[in-house]
Amino acid sequence: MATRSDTTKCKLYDAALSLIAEKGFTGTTVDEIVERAGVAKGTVYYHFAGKAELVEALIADRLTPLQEQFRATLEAASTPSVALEALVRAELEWIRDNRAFAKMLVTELWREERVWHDTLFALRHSIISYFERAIADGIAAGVFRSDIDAAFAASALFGMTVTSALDWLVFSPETPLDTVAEQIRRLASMAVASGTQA
Amino acid sequence: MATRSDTTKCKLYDAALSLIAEKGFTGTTVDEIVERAGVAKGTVYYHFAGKAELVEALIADRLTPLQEQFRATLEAASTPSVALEALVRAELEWIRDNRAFAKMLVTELWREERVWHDTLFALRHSIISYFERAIADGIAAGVFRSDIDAAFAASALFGMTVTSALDWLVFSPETPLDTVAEQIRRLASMAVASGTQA
Amino acid sequence: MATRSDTTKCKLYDAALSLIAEKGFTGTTVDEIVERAGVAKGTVYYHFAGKAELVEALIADRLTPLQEQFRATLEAASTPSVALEALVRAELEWIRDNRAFAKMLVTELWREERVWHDTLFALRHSIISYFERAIADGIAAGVFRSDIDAAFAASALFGMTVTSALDWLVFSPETPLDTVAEQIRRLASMAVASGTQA
Amino acid sequence: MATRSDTTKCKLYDAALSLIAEKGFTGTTVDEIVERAGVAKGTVYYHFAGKAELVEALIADRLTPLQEQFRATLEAASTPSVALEALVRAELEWIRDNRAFAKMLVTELWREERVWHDTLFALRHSIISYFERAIADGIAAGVFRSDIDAAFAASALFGMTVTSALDWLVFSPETPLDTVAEQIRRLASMAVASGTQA
DNA sequence: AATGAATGAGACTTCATTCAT
DNA sequence: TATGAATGAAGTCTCATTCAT
Repeated sequence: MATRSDTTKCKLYDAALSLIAEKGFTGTTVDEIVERAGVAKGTVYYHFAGKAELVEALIADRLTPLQEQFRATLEAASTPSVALEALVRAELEWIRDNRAFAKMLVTELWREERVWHDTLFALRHSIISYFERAIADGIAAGVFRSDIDAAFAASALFGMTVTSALDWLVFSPETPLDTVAEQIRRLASMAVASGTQA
Repeated sequence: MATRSDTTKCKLYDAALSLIAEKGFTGTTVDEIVERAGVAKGTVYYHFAGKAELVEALIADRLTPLQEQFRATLEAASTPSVALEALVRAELEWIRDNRAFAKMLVTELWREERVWHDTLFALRHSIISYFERAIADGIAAGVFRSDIDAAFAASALFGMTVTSALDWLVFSPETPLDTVAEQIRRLASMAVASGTQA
Repeated sequence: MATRSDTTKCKLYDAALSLIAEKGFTGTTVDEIVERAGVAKGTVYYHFAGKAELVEALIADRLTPLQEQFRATLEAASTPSVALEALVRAELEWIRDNRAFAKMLVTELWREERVWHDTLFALRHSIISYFERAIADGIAAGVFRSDIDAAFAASALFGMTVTSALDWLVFSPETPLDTVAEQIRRLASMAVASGTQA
Repeated sequence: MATRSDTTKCKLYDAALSLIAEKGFTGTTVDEIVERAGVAKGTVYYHFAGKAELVEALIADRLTPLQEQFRATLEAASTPSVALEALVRAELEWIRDNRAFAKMLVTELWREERVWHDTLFALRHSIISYFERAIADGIAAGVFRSDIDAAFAASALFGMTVTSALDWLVFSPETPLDTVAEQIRRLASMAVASGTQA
């Protein structure tokens, strides 16, 4: 019985993801993908309509566990502050463990002509909405300042975390995750905390 | 004095930049560039080693005014808080006016095989260092909290501003720059402000 | 068993060889080769790394029968004198039947940047070594003069035969091979014959 | 006053010759020639109709001293045997001192499509005719065997000497010219000597 | 379910030549 | 006499996709 990671599709996903992280979508050829996956070229076109659709499916495939991780994180949190901190931490951990995916997210997100552009944006929106919920909750509870827009702040915090995480992984991967998380926590939690004035 | 060579190069820079803004680097062909520039195809290869080197030169060419803008912004600011706010605003304005460039910065920054990778990284580092200086000044002056790392915070704020700016331009370009700047200012200035505790 | 791949390669070899015979390597385009072979352009690049590698493979492909011809010629000869004469004749026949190849051998042999340079040199060395063996045998048997260097003489005789053969084919192709062979035989066999003094 | 070697044409000749010897006619670009010559690209087209005509003129320029050398060699020789030996030696010396030219002679001689093909062939014929004269003289004098064709033998000896010389310069340049000349002399003089039978 | 040879549109690049200065 | 920017035809090569097996 074939385990999930042995299936042809999954081998193609892994190969495509690691290659696209290294060289980008356009920079990665179908030849390279099938070679790394250890299958023949036609196999891609047997399973998918094309290269772009393979990536689209790959994104969808990796999306569910990510969503679940964020959902669970948000549910487990007792307060908006704790939630925000936990979400940042969850994002950092996810980026650390799915660096290839994260890199792809950042570098391919703004390529509007891509077939899977919508899928990628939906993923991003989904993640941001968890941040937004925590921030909105905090504002409603009076612990976060009310003069910020929850959606804007969520997007900003998400972007800050992603870029910081990539910097971290590229320039100082030896720094423990805790240190990075703490730095972001200080910046982020203060940014939204109420009872202060700019 | 503008030589004929300089004129031609500039026409190629303008054509390439506007096209790359529309379609990305890989999506733009040399044929399109020379057609828009009104020169022959061989002209690109007379002046540059190839398409990538044209873009590299383009980046270098447009880099100086950008650096100057940030330098002047930092110098004109009376206090670290004002400086930080002005830098954010300068970054937003630059992204608005050089959207093609900004998009390229984000999408090509992590593509290590590109010939202009180093140039792009130097540009990014240069911009971030202005943020870092303002933050370090603020920490030294006691107006910014001392438990954050200036370099880390600079990179985080830069990333936050870039992603917010791209979101803005893509999803709600009708929002005035002032509104965006104000939102980021609130988040950013509070994040680093001293006299508060997370 | 001829696979589809082998068939295609052979069509490309035939097309390339006949064209290069007419117009030389640089003068022959990939477009012409694929047109004559009746395949699509991409097929060349599916089977070979490039135009030069196609020719390299072509050389290697046609090399074995040539080597075999020389080997058999040498083995069939009863004495060193007969062997030398037979080798000259074999070389002439081969040049007559593979004029394209022979021309390429002479014109591309000293072009060190070509990818097939090594293959071509190996071919030349292989042919010359047959001459060398016959001459060395003759010297050992006392029928060839002992004051000549077998390797040097082999290379000289080979060169003499090639240049004579090309002259023949270009300037007086109507001359029968026998006449040419007899002229060279007279020059060559006397040159190495013992019992005389310069 | 400009010496002969300082003239623009001569600088172009030297540059072109050394480059063509390295990389062949087609492999050498006009850009490379003018760079090595230290002049601008347009200069070539000011002095010559094109790249091929530059080479044609270069051949003609180097032809006269070569012809003179052979003429003097032949005139100075007292007997046909001495003449033949001296001609071989003259050819070796010339190849040693004009290696680039010699290489070009061998590699470009059979490219029939070249504009200067005729010029090159005339040069070759001119050299061979000196050999032919010496051999014909020897046959008439009864010192060379009468069953060989003087023209054929001349061409064969010339080819043998050229290929031996290139082998020598490429594979064992440390061998003194005298040793090479002596080996060829033994082969050549015996080949044509009368009073022997194949 | 999978293969891999074949395709061909379209990309990048080369380079001999022209010409205004 | 000399320059060098500009040209564009023609070349080599890439690669997503197709399809007979």
